[in-house]
Amino acid sequence: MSGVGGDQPEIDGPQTDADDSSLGVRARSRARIEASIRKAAEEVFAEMGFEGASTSLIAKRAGLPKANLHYYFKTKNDLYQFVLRDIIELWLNTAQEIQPDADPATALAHYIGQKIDLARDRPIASRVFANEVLHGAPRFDRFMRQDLKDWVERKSAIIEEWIGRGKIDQIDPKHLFFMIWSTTQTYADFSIQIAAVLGRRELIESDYQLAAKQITHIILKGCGLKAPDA
Amino acid sequence: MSGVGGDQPEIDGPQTDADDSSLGVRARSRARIEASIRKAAEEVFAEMGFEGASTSLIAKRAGLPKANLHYYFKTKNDLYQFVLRDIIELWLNTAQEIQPDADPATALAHYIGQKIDLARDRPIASRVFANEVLHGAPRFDRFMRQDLKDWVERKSAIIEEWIGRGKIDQIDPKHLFFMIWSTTQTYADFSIQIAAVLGRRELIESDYQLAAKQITHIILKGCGLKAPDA
DNA sequence: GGATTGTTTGACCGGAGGGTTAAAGGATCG
DNA sequence: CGATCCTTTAACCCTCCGGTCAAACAATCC
Repeated sequence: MSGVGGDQPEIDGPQTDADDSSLGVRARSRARIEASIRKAAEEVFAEMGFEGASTSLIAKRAGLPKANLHYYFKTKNDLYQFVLRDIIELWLNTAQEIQPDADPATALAHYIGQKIDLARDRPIASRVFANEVLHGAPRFDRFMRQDLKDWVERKSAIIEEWIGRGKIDQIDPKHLFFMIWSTTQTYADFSIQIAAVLGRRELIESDYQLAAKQITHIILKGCGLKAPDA
Repeated sequence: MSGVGGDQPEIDGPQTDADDSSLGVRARSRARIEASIRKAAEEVFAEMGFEGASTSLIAKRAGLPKANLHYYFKTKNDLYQFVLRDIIELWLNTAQEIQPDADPATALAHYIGQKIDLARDRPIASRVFANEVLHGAPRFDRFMRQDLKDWVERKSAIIEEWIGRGKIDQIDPKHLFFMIWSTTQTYADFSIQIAAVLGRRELIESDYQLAAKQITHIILKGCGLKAPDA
């Protein structure tokens, strides 16, 4: 039906994002269309929120009639979930360097850098996520109460271990994550505000660089760490 | 018309919030009704965003028919501006302790504490603000490009002065403000996420206390400051 | 008290939005 | 080629929404 409900196995094969070859004409066109819908939907959801987004506007931006969009995604909610799933991936695939035997300063600096990169490269995805959480995460509960909670607990345990070994000040790891998330994502979610204060129309590369540098500096120093060699 | 357009002088008198006496029956009831509308509107705007909010739901929550709400506020946009104005006040009235001859550690600690208090006491207002900025601040530009920018420049100049006198590390003041804003407001805007990760239904007093303590600790230490005596 | 002005409310309007239908147009496979 | 399945699209339906209206009601002023 919707091609996304997950109840029928997707065509398998190499999982790289641009594997057009070795698929039939239809599968190929479906993949292209779904991608363009996703892009349009992400933009519109980010700009107007779930309620404000209209499927007809998404369809128009994706370059197809509304009825056709509803052929690929039965409901606006289905489409929204599809967009969210992608964004959740981004989230959970960060902080891989935070490992028990890593150097805390290096690992945290890397994580902060990664998060700032995301804010710069995928601000729209970040805004859809922020919007969802801001409005009470009604379509999102399981992710936060399970996947994300587990993620934080795993990573926090590592930081506790660092603390136990005296490699880092005694801080609360969870609140440290809240701090890193907020300081970095603010450059995506509230970039309009930051740009306005900086007197720009939009943020430029050096803004992100300075942000990453200063956030890293303050958080590392604040946790009793020295800047990594890199 | 709307009683809020500002084109007719409000009844003057003491400006405390609860000055019901010494007003006619009408002015008193108008004040009460506007307050209840504001509260309802703030909630609904925070929950659903501007587009998602319906005037009939706001009216219902305020306990009056929709047509009556439209008697007090001609359009949804008018009502929204009314709500936003209140929230902007909150913003600009913070950080009064950041003054040239104040002790940086004390002043920053106080500011952070004040911001966390706001996150705890007025999370709904904070969310309306966040939502507006998140969606490009279409109804908000002047505030950010003028009032807020000026505010930041004034406060940043003070911090520059601190730096010049060697009272604090050489950091970028504006990005320091972005850091303080984001770390504190995240406890209002994304409290659902934080609560979920902490395994709670909602944040409790000790969460805010720990947050304030740790944010203050990390930022002060990160800026080369010692915790204030207080 | 009577005129005037401010307030309340149910009914109404035009428009937009999410979603459906049905019929036509292509691809695929035997 | 013909049957089957997938895809496209205009037209349609129903609900909800922001906003208006007009008539009733209440406070205020002379």
